[in-house]
Amino acid sequence: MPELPEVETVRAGLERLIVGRAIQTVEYDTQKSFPNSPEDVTAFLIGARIKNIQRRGKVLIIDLTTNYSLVIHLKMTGQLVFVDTHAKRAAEKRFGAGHPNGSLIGDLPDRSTRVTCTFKDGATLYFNDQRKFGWMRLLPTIEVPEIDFFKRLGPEPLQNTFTRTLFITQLMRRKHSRIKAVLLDQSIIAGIGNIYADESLWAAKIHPETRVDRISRPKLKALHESIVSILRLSIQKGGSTDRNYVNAEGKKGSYIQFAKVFRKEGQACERCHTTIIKIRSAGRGTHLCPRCQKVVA
DNA sequence: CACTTGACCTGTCCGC
DNA sequence: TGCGGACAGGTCAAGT
Repeated sequence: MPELPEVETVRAGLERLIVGRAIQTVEYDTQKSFPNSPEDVTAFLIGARIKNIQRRGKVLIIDLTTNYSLVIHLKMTGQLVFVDTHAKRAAEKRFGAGHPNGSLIGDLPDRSTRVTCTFKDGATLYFNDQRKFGWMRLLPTIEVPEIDFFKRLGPEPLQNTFTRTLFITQLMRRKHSRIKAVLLDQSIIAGIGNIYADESLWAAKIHPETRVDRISRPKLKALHESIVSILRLSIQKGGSTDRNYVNAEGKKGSYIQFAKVFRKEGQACERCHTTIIKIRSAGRGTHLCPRCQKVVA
Protein backbone atom coordinates (compact mmCIF):
# COMPACT_ATOMS: atom_id res chain seq x y z
CA MET A 1 0.00 0.00 0.00
CA PRO A 2 2.81 2.42 0.49
CA GLU A 3 3.24 3.83 -3.02
CA LEU A 4 5.49 6.68 -4.09
CA PRO A 5 3.87 9.47 -2.00
CA GLU A 6 3.76 7.35 1.15
CA VAL A 7 7.36 6.18 0.79
CA GLU A 8 8.43 9.75 0.06
CA THR A 9 6.65 10.90 3.23
CA VAL A 10 8.47 8.27 5.27
CA ARG A 11 11.75 9.28 3.62
CA ALA A 12 11.29 12.95 4.50
CA GLY A 13 10.33 12.03 8.08
CA LEU A 14 13.35 9.79 8.56
CA GLU A 15 15.61 12.43 7.07
CA ARG A 16 14.46 14.81 9.76
CA LEU A 17 14.46 12.23 12.56
CA ILE A 18 17.41 9.88 12.19
CA VAL A 19 20.13 11.45 10.03
CA GLY A 20 23.27 11.80 12.16
CA ARG A 21 22.19 9.25 14.78
CA ALA A 22 24.47 6.31 15.55
CA ILE A 23 23.14 2.76 15.64
CA GLN A 24 23.68 0.85 18.85
CA THR A 25 21.77 -2.43 18.46
CA VAL A 26 19.73 -4.23 15.84
CA GLU A 27 17.36 -7.07 16.70
CA TYR A 28 15.27 -9.05 14.27
CA ASP A 29 12.82 -11.88 14.62
CA THR A 30 14.02 -14.21 11.90
CA GLN A 31 16.68 -14.54 9.26
CA LYS A 32 13.99 -13.87 6.68
CA SER A 33 13.45 -10.36 8.00
CA PHE A 34 17.11 -9.61 7.70
CA PRO A 35 18.99 -11.92 5.36
CA ASN A 36 22.48 -10.56 6.02
CA SER A 37 24.92 -12.51 8.15
CA PRO A 38 25.33 -11.52 11.82
CA GLU A 39 28.97 -10.77 11.00
CA ASP A 40 27.97 -8.18 8.40
CA VAL A 41 25.44 -6.64 10.75
CA THR A 42 28.10 -6.26 13.42
CA ALA A 43 30.72 -4.95 11.03
CA PHE A 44 28.72 -2.53 8.91
CA LEU A 45 25.57 -1.63 10.81
CA ILE A 46 26.38 -1.50 14.50
CA GLY A 47 28.13 1.77 15.31
CA ALA A 48 27.33 3.28 11.91
CA ARG A 49 25.76 6.71 11.64
CA ILE A 50 22.90 7.53 9.30
CA LYS A 51 24.29 9.61 6.46
CA ASN A 52 21.21 10.30 4.36
CA ILE A 53 17.93 8.78 3.17
CA GLN A 54 16.99 8.30 -0.45
CA ARG A 55 13.95 6.96 -2.25
CA ARG A 56 13.76 5.23 -5.60
CA GLY A 57 10.27 4.16 -6.70
CA LYS A 58 8.68 2.55 -3.64
CA VAL A 59 12.03 1.66 -2.06
CA LEU A 60 13.93 3.46 0.70
CA ILE A 61 17.71 3.58 0.82
CA ILE A 62 19.33 4.48 4.13
CA ASP A 63 22.98 5.34 3.50
CA LEU A 64 25.40 4.73 6.37
CA THR A 65 28.81 6.15 7.21
CA THR A 66 30.31 2.65 6.75
CA ASN A 67 29.58 2.98 3.01
CA TYR A 68 26.91 0.35 3.40
CA SER A 69 23.21 1.02 2.83
CA LEU A 70 20.00 -0.43 4.17
CA VAL A 71 17.60 -1.02 1.30
CA ILE A 72 13.98 -1.38 2.40
CA HIS A 73 10.79 -2.27 0.54
CA LEU A 74 7.66 -1.87 2.68
CA LYS A 75 5.44 -3.74 0.20
CA MET A 76 1.85 -3.60 1.50
CA THR A 77 1.90 -3.41 5.26
CA GLY A 78 5.43 -2.32 6.11
CA GLN A 79 6.00 0.62 8.45
CA LEU A 80 9.14 2.38 9.66
CA VAL A 81 8.27 4.09 12.89
CA PHE A 82 10.62 6.23 14.93
CA VAL A 83 10.12 6.56 18.68
CA ASP A 84 12.20 8.96 20.70
CA THR A 85 12.10 7.25 24.06
CA HIS A 86 13.21 10.30 26.05
CA ALA A 87 10.64 12.60 24.44
CA LYS A 88 7.93 9.97 24.95
CA ARG A 89 8.72 9.56 28.67
CA ALA A 90 8.74 13.32 29.16
CA ALA A 91 5.35 13.64 27.47
CA GLU A 92 3.90 10.81 29.56
CA LYS A 93 5.20 12.39 32.73
CA ARG A 94 3.60 15.68 31.81
CA PHE A 95 0.33 14.54 30.21
CA GLY A 96 -0.10 11.01 31.50
CA ALA A 97 0.19 7.73 29.59
CA GLY A 98 -2.05 7.16 26.62
CA HIS A 99 -2.30 10.86 25.95
CA PRO A 100 -3.65 11.26 22.40
CA ASN A 101 -0.83 12.29 20.09
CA GLY A 102 -2.29 11.48 16.70
CA SER A 103 -0.43 8.20 16.48
CA LEU A 104 -2.26 5.39 14.74
CA ILE A 105 -0.38 2.70 16.55
CA GLY A 106 0.03 1.70 20.15
CA ASP A 107 3.12 0.80 22.08
CA LEU A 108 6.01 -0.70 20.15
CA PRO A 109 7.32 -3.26 19.65
CA ASP A 110 4.12 -5.15 18.92
CA ARG A 111 3.13 -8.37 17.18
CA SER A 112 4.03 -7.00 13.78
CA THR A 113 7.51 -5.75 14.70
CA ARG A 114 10.17 -7.55 12.70
CA VAL A 115 13.25 -5.41 13.22
CA THR A 116 14.11 -3.08 16.11
CA CYS A 117 17.02 -0.68 15.72
CA THR A 118 18.16 1.36 18.70
CA PHE A 119 20.35 4.44 18.54
CA LYS A 120 23.08 5.45 21.00
CA ASP A 121 20.98 8.37 22.23
CA GLY A 122 18.11 6.07 23.24
CA ALA A 123 15.79 6.59 20.28
CA THR A 124 14.39 3.57 18.42
CA LEU A 125 13.36 2.76 14.87
CA TYR A 126 10.87 -0.08 14.36
CA PHE A 127 10.24 -1.99 11.15
CA ASN A 128 6.71 -3.35 11.49
CA ASP A 129 5.15 -5.52 8.82
CA GLN A 130 1.93 -7.34 9.51
CA ARG A 131 1.96 -9.45 6.37
CA LYS A 132 5.73 -9.97 6.18
CA PHE A 133 5.92 -9.22 2.46
CA GLY A 134 8.41 -6.41 2.95
CA TRP A 135 12.14 -6.84 2.86
CA MET A 136 15.25 -5.17 4.15
CA ARG A 137 18.85 -5.85 3.29
CA LEU A 138 22.26 -4.39 3.95
CA LEU A 139 24.70 -3.99 1.10
CA PRO A 140 27.63 -1.84 0.00
CA THR A 141 26.29 1.56 -1.11
CA ILE A 142 28.10 1.26 -4.41
CA GLU A 143 26.25 -1.98 -5.23
CA VAL A 144 22.76 -0.61 -4.56
CA PRO A 145 22.02 0.48 -8.15
CA GLU A 146 23.18 -2.93 -9.38
CA ILE A 147 20.53 -5.04 -7.69
CA ASP A 148 17.90 -6.49 -10.02
CA PHE A 149 15.12 -4.41 -8.52
CA PHE A 150 16.78 -1.11 -9.39
CA LYS A 151 18.10 -2.24 -12.76
CA ARG A 152 14.56 -2.96 -13.89
CA LEU A 153 12.99 0.19 -12.46
CA GLY A 154 11.57 2.83 -14.82
CA PRO A 155 11.87 6.63 -14.53
CA GLU A 156 10.87 8.67 -11.47
CA PRO A 157 7.64 10.49 -12.30
CA LEU A 158 8.44 13.53 -10.15
CA GLN A 159 11.81 14.33 -11.68
CA ASN A 160 11.79 17.07 -14.28
CA THR A 161 13.29 14.60 -16.75
CA PHE A 162 9.90 12.85 -16.75
CA THR A 163 8.58 14.77 -19.75
CA ARG A 164 5.46 13.98 -21.70
CA THR A 165 7.68 12.59 -24.46
CA LEU A 166 9.45 10.22 -22.08
CA PHE A 167 6.12 9.20 -20.57
CA ILE A 168 4.67 8.29 -23.97
CA THR A 169 7.86 6.51 -25.05
CA GLN A 170 7.73 4.41 -21.89
CA LEU A 171 4.01 3.59 -22.31
CA MET A 172 4.57 2.53 -25.93
CA ARG A 173 6.91 -0.21 -24.75
CA ARG A 174 3.69 -1.98 -23.83
CA LYS A 175 1.36 -0.46 -26.39
CA HIS A 176 -0.79 -3.56 -26.77
CA SER A 177 -1.48 -3.83 -23.03
CA ARG A 178 -4.21 -2.33 -20.93
CA ILE A 179 -3.32 1.01 -19.45
CA LYS A 180 -4.00 0.00 -15.85
CA ALA A 181 -1.56 -2.91 -16.04
CA VAL A 182 1.02 -0.65 -17.69
CA LEU A 183 0.76 2.02 -14.98
CA LEU A 184 1.36 -0.65 -12.34
CA ASP A 185 4.43 -1.94 -14.19
CA GLN A 186 7.38 -0.53 -12.26
CA SER A 187 9.70 -0.85 -15.26
CA ILE A 188 7.52 1.63 -17.18
CA ILE A 189 7.14 4.25 -14.42
CA ALA A 190 8.49 3.85 -10.88
CA GLY A 191 6.25 4.26 -7.86
CA ILE A 192 2.63 4.07 -9.05
CA GLY A 193 0.42 1.54 -7.25
CA ASN A 194 -3.25 0.71 -7.20
CA ILE A 195 -4.55 3.91 -5.59
CA TYR A 196 -2.74 6.39 -7.84
CA ALA A 197 -3.34 4.34 -11.00
CA ASP A 198 -7.11 4.51 -10.43
CA GLU A 199 -7.07 8.17 -9.43
CA SER A 200 -4.93 9.26 -12.40
CA LEU A 201 -7.11 7.36 -14.89
CA TRP A 202 -10.26 8.94 -13.49
CA ALA A 203 -8.69 12.40 -13.70
CA ALA A 204 -7.71 11.83 -17.34
CA LYS A 205 -11.08 10.18 -18.18
CA ILE A 206 -9.53 6.94 -19.42
CA HIS A 207 -11.02 3.50 -18.87
CA PRO A 208 -8.48 1.23 -17.12
CA GLU A 209 -8.90 -1.51 -19.74
CA THR A 210 -8.11 0.71 -22.72
CA ARG A 211 -5.14 -0.49 -24.77
CA VAL A 212 -2.29 2.01 -24.72
CA ASP A 213 -2.26 2.44 -28.52
CA ARG A 214 -5.97 3.32 -28.51
CA ILE A 215 -5.58 6.30 -26.21
CA SER A 216 -5.69 9.70 -27.96
CA ARG A 217 -2.81 12.15 -27.69
CA PRO A 218 -4.85 14.68 -25.68
CA LYS A 219 -5.75 11.95 -23.19
CA LEU A 220 -2.14 10.82 -22.89
CA LYS A 221 -1.22 14.42 -22.20
CA ALA A 222 -3.94 14.63 -19.57
CA LEU A 223 -2.77 11.35 -17.99
CA HIS A 224 0.82 12.55 -17.76
CA GLU A 225 -0.32 15.74 -16.09
CA SER A 226 -2.70 14.02 -13.70
CA ILE A 227 -0.07 11.48 -12.57
CA VAL A 228 2.36 14.26 -11.71
CA SER A 229 -0.17 16.52 -10.01
CA ILE A 230 -1.84 13.73 -8.03
CA LEU A 231 1.46 12.35 -6.75
CA ARG A 232 2.54 15.88 -5.77
CA LEU A 233 -0.73 16.63 -4.00
CA SER A 234 -0.58 13.35 -2.12
CA ILE A 235 2.94 14.04 -0.87
CA GLN A 236 1.70 17.42 0.29
CA LYS A 237 -1.06 15.64 2.25
CA GLY A 238 1.35 13.11 3.76
CA GLY A 239 0.18 10.20 1.58
CA SER A 240 -2.95 8.04 1.76
CA THR A 241 -3.86 6.03 4.79
CA ASP A 242 -6.24 3.37 3.61
CA ARG A 243 -5.49 0.77 6.24
CA ASN A 244 -2.00 0.32 7.55
CA TYR A 245 0.11 3.12 6.30
CA VAL A 246 1.71 5.48 8.81
CA ASN A 247 4.61 7.89 8.45
CA ALA A 248 7.87 7.80 10.40
CA GLU A 249 6.11 9.28 13.43
CA GLY A 250 3.33 6.71 13.39
CA LYS A 251 0.78 9.15 11.99
CA LYS A 252 -1.72 8.78 9.16
CA GLY A 253 -1.71 10.56 5.81
CA SER A 254 -4.79 12.46 4.67
CA TYR A 255 -4.76 12.15 0.88
CA ILE A 256 -7.38 9.39 0.85
CA GLN A 257 -10.07 11.95 1.62
CA PHE A 258 -9.23 13.63 -1.68
CA ALA A 259 -9.61 10.38 -3.64
CA LYS A 260 -12.28 10.53 -6.35
CA VAL A 261 -12.76 6.82 -7.10
CA PHE A 262 -10.54 4.64 -4.93
CA ARG A 263 -12.78 2.67 -2.53
CA LYS A 264 -15.71 4.87 -3.62
CA GLU A 265 -17.76 2.19 -5.37
CA GLY A 266 -21.48 2.82 -4.94
CA GLN A 267 -20.96 6.56 -4.53
CA ALA A 268 -21.69 9.27 -7.09
CA CYS A 269 -18.95 10.44 -9.44
CA GLU A 270 -18.08 14.02 -8.56
CA ARG A 271 -18.10 15.05 -12.24
CA CYS A 272 -21.24 13.39 -13.61
CA HIS A 273 -23.01 11.80 -10.59
CA THR A 274 -22.97 8.33 -12.17
CA THR A 275 -22.39 5.55 -9.65
CA ILE A 276 -18.75 4.56 -9.35
CA ILE A 277 -18.11 0.88 -9.95
CA LYS A 278 -15.43 -1.58 -8.99
CA ILE A 279 -14.10 -4.12 -11.46
CA ARG A 280 -11.09 -6.39 -11.60
CA SER A 281 -8.32 -5.32 -13.94
CA ALA A 282 -4.72 -6.51 -14.04
CA GLY A 283 -5.74 -8.80 -11.17
CA ARG A 284 -6.55 -5.84 -8.90
CA GLY A 285 -9.61 -4.17 -7.58
CA THR A 286 -10.11 -1.23 -9.97
CA HIS A 287 -12.39 1.74 -9.41
CA LEU A 288 -13.89 3.89 -12.15
CA CYS A 289 -16.78 6.00 -13.33
CA PRO A 290 -18.46 4.08 -16.17
CA ARG A 291 -19.69 7.28 -17.78
CA CYS A 292 -16.59 9.47 -17.59
CA GLN A 293 -14.26 6.61 -18.41
CA LYS A 294 -15.48 4.87 -21.55
CA VAL A 295 -13.63 1.91 -23.07
CA VAL A 296 -12.32 2.68 -26.52
CA ALA A 297 -13.00 -0.49 -28.51
C1' DC B 1 4.25 -11.55 -26.09
C1' DA B 2 0.07 -10.63 -23.24
C1' DC B 3 -2.20 -12.02 -19.56
C1' DT B 4 -3.53 -14.84 -15.51
C1' DT B 5 -2.62 -17.36 -11.48
C1' DG B 6 -0.21 -18.60 -7.46
C1' DA B 7 2.97 -17.72 -3.82
C1' DC B 8 4.41 -15.00 -0.06
C1' DC B 9 1.41 -13.60 4.82
C1' DT B 10 -2.07 -12.01 8.33
C1' DG B 11 -6.02 -9.27 9.79
C1' DT B 12 -10.70 -8.23 8.83
C1' DC B 13 -15.15 -8.83 7.32
C1' DC B 14 -19.15 -11.43 5.53
C1' DG B 15 -22.37 -15.17 5.34
C1' DC B 16 -23.95 -19.34 7.36
C1' DT C 1 -20.36 -17.40 18.97
C1' DG C 2 -17.53 -19.88 15.72
C1' DC C 3 -15.72 -20.96 11.23
C1' DG C 4 -14.62 -21.10 6.43
C1' DG C 5 -13.67 -18.30 2.77
C1' DA C 6 -12.92 -14.10 0.24
C1' DC C 7 -10.36 -10.08 0.10
C1' DA C 8 -6.72 -6.60 0.64
C1' DG C 9 -2.48 -5.58 -3.08
C1' DG C 10 3.56 -5.20 -4.31
C1' DT C 11 6.36 -8.16 -6.77
C1' DC C 12 8.14 -12.26 -8.86
C1' DA C 13 7.89 -16.79 -10.96
C1' DA C 14 5.42 -19.99 -13.45
C1' DG C 15 1.75 -21.37 -16.40
C1' DT C 16 -1.79 -20.59 -20.32
